[in-house]
Amino acid sequence: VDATAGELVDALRRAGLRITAPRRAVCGVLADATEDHLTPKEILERLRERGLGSVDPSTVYRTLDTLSQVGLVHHVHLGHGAGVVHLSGGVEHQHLVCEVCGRVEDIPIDELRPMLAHLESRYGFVADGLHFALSGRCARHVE
Amino acid sequence: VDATAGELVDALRRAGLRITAPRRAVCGVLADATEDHLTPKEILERLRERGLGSVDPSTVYRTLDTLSQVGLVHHVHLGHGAGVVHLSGGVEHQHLVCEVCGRVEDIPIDELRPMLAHLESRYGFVADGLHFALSGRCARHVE
DNA sequence: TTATTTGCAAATCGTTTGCACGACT
DNA sequence: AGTCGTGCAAACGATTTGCAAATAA
Repeated sequence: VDATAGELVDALRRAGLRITAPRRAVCGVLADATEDHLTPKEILERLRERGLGSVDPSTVYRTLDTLSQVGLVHHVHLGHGAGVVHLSGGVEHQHLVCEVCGRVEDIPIDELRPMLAHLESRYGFVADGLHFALSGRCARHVE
Repeated sequence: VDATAGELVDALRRAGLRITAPRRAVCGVLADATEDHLTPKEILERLRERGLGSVDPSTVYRTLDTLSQVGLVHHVHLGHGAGVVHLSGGVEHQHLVCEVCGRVEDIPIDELRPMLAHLESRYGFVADGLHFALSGRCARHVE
């Protein structure tokens, strides 16, 4: 969540991967982002803003994929649209997405512990609380 | 969940909508399906099996949309692939989708009540427990 | 050098849309 | 008759892929 571009790049290097300009660039964008959920499209835009418009969308996807495999980012679906990516390392959290306004609220995974424990003991199901968001209506948009 | 095609068609009529061959056909497929989650593609296949191959995909999407607006079906996302539809009317349930084998387990929404209540009191967030599934690993696929 | 990455273009998948024709009511 | 629904074809957004050229190691 507060990793520097350098730390990300180092992690890639440690994983035996090659350090290329596009990878540096994507790491830079992720590290510098103030929000913690970015779509590939948003990443592309920021690359363009930085004069790195030559990086291809497919390269961004591939880079995010790589970062994900190395465990540096998580891939999350907040709703119907594009997936988003966020840096790992903070407290694991679940996402509450308001289906009306689209606002995303992060809640610490601990709040869901009891339910997760229940699902596990009752159904043997271990939820990956991160990958899909919970959809519903936020306080401002309950009917 | 055990509605007959006729009941579905009647509900459409009651809603002031027109009864057409494609609509009858889709209702028939939904009513006759043994499983309770169908993708539009699966519906199309079954239409074809019934000699109704002339029904266009877009018509199926539009019909499902209509059924959804009338409240006869629910639209659910079980994972990355196509959305699925299922007849409303049974006990509301949440879906647990195994990200390894894809198996879907339905659990009564009541099992989640405490958590839903918690989210509501704590965040004012009213989850729509139906629209997105919980992803994770089923008993057979916990690492 | 040589295996890994890239850019590009094209393909894919699921879904939506514009439009003129056809058919419920 | 008049509106609503349909088929068709094309557009769509997000993502993936094949491949030859470029490049980090």
